[in-house]
Amino acid sequence: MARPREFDEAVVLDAAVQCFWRRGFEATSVRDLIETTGLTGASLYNAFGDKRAFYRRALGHYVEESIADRIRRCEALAPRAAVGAFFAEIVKRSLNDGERKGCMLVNAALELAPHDAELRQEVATVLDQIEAFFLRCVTAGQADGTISAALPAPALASHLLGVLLGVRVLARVRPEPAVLEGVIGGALALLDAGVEPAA
Amino acid sequence: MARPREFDEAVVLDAAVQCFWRRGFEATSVRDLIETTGLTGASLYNAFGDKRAFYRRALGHYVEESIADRIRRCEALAPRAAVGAFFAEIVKRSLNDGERKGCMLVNAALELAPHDAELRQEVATVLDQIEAFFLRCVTAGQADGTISAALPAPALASHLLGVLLGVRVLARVRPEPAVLEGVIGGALALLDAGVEPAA
DNA sequence: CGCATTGTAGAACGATCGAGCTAAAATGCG
DNA sequence: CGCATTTTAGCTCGATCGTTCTACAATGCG
Repeated sequence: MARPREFDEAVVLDAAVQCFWRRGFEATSVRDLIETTGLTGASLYNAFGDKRAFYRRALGHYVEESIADRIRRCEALAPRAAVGAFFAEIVKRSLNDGERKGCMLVNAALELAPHDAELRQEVATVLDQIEAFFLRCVTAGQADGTISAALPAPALASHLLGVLLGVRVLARVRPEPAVLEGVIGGALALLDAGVEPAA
Repeated sequence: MARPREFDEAVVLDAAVQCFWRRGFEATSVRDLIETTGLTGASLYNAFGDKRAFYRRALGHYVEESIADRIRRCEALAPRAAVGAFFAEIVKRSLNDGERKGCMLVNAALELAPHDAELRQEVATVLDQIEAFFLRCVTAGQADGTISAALPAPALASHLLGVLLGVRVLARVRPEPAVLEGVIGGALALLDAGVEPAA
């Protein structure tokens, strides 16, 4: 019917994620986005709406590519191993994060979610999904005896979510292996309390 | 020797903290600061330097008034009670935080610390002080038997710091008592593991 | 008092912000 | 081919950004 687009939406979103991830929403200008994505202002506004809508698209793209994908990969493992692998990947990513970008979702949770009800709902939904992943792991692990049942599964899942967020913050200020592993080690010790006392 | 100031520096810093705390650095304009503090642009720049320097002064003021003061108050208690009181106060503050301002230090850690080496150093120093407070509590508690010695004191202290940061993030998105207490409950269970088995 | 010094007042600066406009280019359909 | 529709290109807009300037007010010291 009309002129076709000259850009690949996924590529453009990847570039937008890099911008917003690195500098956040406020500190990223539309001109930054134009330069990094390669498309013009008119194309950007025509295809994605305004800056905020573009950010939401980029955040959704990040969540799907980074977080949801990680959950999918870890969910293939045994319950206790899934949690361990999840956090191991977080530590590895954080230590290799030379730009200290952290997690774009956590960044959004602090910069935008408090002032933007819609975005807060979207962030909360993703946090719910992460917590649900932890809950599935803990419940299954408690059932097969590989995870301690000293605490109720929902409390353990919330604790894991909290530790995850804490690590993501700490890594942007002090990305040192000892500290990050100390934080996570506590949570894992909680999962293993009373389990495998000599293994 | 010259004309005296018409403003109280502490009052002005309180007002600046409110601005920067609520909206962050980038989203706060110098005009916002002028309106809220009541002083003119010339006075602001004359007394504090540029916007970034003003932010650093405000953050320092916040840390002293809010964080350092809390540590001082909790440090008067017995080790295990000090940790409990610290987190109880965090939960209470988070649940009463209708504006979802969170913790200004955590906000700074995510918005500015990654890109600003000086500020990152200042934030890291404060995080160190918080961790040191936890470490003093844990060490003393392990010595008098009120805190579990299942994990080394430094690891427990790091874990507590991580949980604190996680709670501060989570509270800005989902400030629900059950979630926050679930996160913290895990950490406290770790302190109590094996201690007071029937008390 | 009068001079030096500092603070206050408010307009003004250039730069940059997000967003919109106009006109040209590229397609499918008739 | 030519009409309808969409994308692209780049200029432009008014608003706002952080910062500075000039003029004036208030003090201590001589």
